[in-house]
Amino acid sequence: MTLSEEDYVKAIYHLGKEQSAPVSTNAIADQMSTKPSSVTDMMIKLAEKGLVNHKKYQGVTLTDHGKAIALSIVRKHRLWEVFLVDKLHFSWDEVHEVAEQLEHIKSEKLINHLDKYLGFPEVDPHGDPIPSKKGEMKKTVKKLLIELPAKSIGICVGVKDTSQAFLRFLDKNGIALGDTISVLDREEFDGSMQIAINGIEIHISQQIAANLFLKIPE
Amino acid sequence: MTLSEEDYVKAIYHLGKEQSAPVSTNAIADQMSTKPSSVTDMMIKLAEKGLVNHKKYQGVTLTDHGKAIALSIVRKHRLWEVFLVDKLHFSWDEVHEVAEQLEHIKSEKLINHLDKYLGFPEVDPHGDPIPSKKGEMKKTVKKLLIELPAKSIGICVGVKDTSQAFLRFLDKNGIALGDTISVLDREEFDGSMQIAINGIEIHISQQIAANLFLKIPE
DNA sequence: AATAATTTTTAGTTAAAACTAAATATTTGT
DNA sequence: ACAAATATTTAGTTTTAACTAAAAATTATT
Ligand SMILES: [Mn+2]
Ligand SMILES: [Mn+2]
Ligand SMILES: [Mn+2]
Ligand SMILES: [Mn+2]
Repeated sequence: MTLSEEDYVKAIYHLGKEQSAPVSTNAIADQMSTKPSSVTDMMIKLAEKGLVNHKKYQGVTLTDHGKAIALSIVRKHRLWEVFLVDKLHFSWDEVHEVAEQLEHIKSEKLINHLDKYLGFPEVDPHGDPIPSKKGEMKKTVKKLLIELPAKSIGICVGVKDTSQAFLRFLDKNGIALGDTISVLDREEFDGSMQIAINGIEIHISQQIAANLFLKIPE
Repeated sequence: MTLSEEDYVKAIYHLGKEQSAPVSTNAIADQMSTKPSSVTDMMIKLAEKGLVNHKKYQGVTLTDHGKAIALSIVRKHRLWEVFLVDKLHFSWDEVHEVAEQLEHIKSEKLINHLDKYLGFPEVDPHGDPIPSKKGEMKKTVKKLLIELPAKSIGICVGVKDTSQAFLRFLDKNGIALGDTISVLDREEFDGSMQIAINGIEIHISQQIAANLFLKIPE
């Protein structure tokens, strides 16, 4: 597997897990910041290698083999993110670019020792679950803050948008994973909300509420 | 800088530090397991980039810029080796292949945080000095065991051969960096020696003695 | 000094991964 | 249902980093 092939397989995995439909050529091109014609070339190659199912003009889906590879890359990406934050004291908005490189290092032993060294973490710094050696992953039952009615309460467990801009906004406003958030009031007109976070009241826009995942207690 | 360019620059650095003469095309091809014609192509490219001085048929030397890049790669390689041994409990004969990949990760912040996290080590697991951020490196005054006369004493500080075979031999015979070695007797006929290592007497062949570096106390 | 051996470079190919422009298929709107 | 818009593929080109085979330069040997 080349670095480029790995990035394509990972992109298809991330795009595909949202819907059940096949992933379109243009969607992949967007995600990878490349041209659709380059994507078609790569899809033909990945199909020949048995990593994707490709029907002309119908998009692609990952084969079981392709999905296993995608999960192993996601595993490596997220474990390295934990390393960068927990051990090297990077902030959560700085880790993505470096993990994007580290995820391609080839060594079974390295990644399994790293996993142990980090204490077998279950989620990365953005609250995303880390696949096991065998590709199993805990499905977290989480909801976007914007979907919650007034008076509800939850624990912040992840972010949808992982851009530096958003993560820094959260840091600035004292919102971190693990914090308890309660919805005090919803403004249906613009989707904004009044919330309490660790006891402090703040007002947040729809944009923010649409990108914060909460775990809701039973 | 591409991964391939970095590996070439590093190879030229390692080949060049032994002698004062320029490094030959064939020597580079050997080191890189590639063909001389491929080396010539790359040397022309590196010369255009200002990393090497290249006179046709006369070999190459690194420019100051090229040397600085080589040292930064060596720094990364050796720091990652320390990480693998100290933190992930790899043995010193397993780290090279993985460090060969990790040395190409691009992030100033990553390598400087790693340096701090490891406690600013001065040598790697094979006793080789780690260049500073600015490319400065402690020159260790070390001698090969084979050069020492009978009755002399020294501390094992490095290995010349870093092959798995040799490193495992040392492990098996209880020879590690930091150990005190005294030469009890030399057999000039075959170059073998009787030595005491941490009090225990053993007999070693010329091959072994020619690949162990010792620091000699004043 | 001339020839032989070795080293290095040049010329021409190949494969991976990107691109542009053009052709073809699918989807959408009337 | 048909034309227009959009999505996808094909064809042909570029760049990087290899390769082989042949030519040229250097070094060694007689
Ligand atoms: Mn990547
Ligand atoms: Mn993440
Ligand atoms: Mn390398
Ligand atoms: Mn080393």
